[in-house]
Amino acid sequence: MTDQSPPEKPPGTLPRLGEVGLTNYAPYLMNRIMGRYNASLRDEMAGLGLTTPKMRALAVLSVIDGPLIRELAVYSVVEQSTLSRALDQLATDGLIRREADSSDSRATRIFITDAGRSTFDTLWPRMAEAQSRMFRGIPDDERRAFVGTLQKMLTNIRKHEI
Amino acid sequence: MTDQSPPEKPPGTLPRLGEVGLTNYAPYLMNRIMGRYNASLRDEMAGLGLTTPKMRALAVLSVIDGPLIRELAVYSVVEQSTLSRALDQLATDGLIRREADSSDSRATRIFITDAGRSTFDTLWPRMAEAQSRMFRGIPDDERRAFVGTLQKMLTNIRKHEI
DNA sequence: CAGGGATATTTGCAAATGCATTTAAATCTG
DNA sequence: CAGATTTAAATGCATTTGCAAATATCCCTG
Repeated sequence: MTDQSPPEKPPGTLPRLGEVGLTNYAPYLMNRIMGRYNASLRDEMAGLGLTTPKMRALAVLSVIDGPLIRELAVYSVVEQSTLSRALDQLATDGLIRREADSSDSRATRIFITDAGRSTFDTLWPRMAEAQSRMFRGIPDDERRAFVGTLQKMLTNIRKHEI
Repeated sequence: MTDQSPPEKPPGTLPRLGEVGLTNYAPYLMNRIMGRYNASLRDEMAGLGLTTPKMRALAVLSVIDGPLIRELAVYSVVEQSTLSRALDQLATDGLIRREADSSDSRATRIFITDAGRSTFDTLWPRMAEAQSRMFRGIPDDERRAFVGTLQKMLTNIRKHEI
């Protein structure tokens, strides 16, 4: 892939992907990087009996206590129906606990168990490693600016979300 | 989610995800943003008879001409077996063409057809829109710096890739 | 407060996915 | 150069996925 020229701007015309260049189109880069990140964790997860949805749910639950399932679905970026089944498995394995919401009997709140926390603690160092591999050679202030931009982007896409 | 303090650094201890905060952990933010981006394109893709793997393959093929299937798999971030089947469908629909490599008869090179290019051209404005939604309110120089960091990250993860 | 939406979650089902294997061809090695 | 090894792509198969529908409950409106 050889494309580093800045995007031209012929007024009124949308530049094509070929003109922008794959590697100047942010979503492409992000998908590619995240594909690699997710792949790099798959083996470790498999060893712990986790899939990506199960791992994501545990990760969120290690931070957010007792969310509703639909909230957990948004935070963990997993389809609700997929999450529902992932939670079945996590509950069977004793890593989470479903608890009926006190004020709304349709709703279920999810809590991570000690076993779940300890499973996630086993995985977390690999996740931290994977992150620092991604940022290898990138100075701290650049990394901070990058994360700051990501946070703005999350706010943008969140407009019609939680 | 309320966490904006910078990561502390107790020497020798890895801070937990709960301490870092979900929204300071870059891979989480990126997965969340890309989840939304991909979802935002799903309807448009469905209307064109495309799935994510098919769309990604077309996108890459609109830029890179005649890659091997395994190369296309890397560029489009799709499992080789998944891609193989996606290509079956794209070929059936006349959007791509398989062509035996001239010097290696195991290998197949993939070419986008005019119909494929025109299908992708229908989709591309939505992809561009989705991108600009992501970057709404983010100044140009910040966006450029962000993409620059992404490119460095891609180089990092690429070490053992194409 | 009855009836008609909304909302939370689960489930049926067809399609998509990914691992492992197969097939075929190229390359290496003694 | 024969046999073993690696590589490219396709395929068998069990699992996972996600859409749509079902179920259960809640909330709003007249």
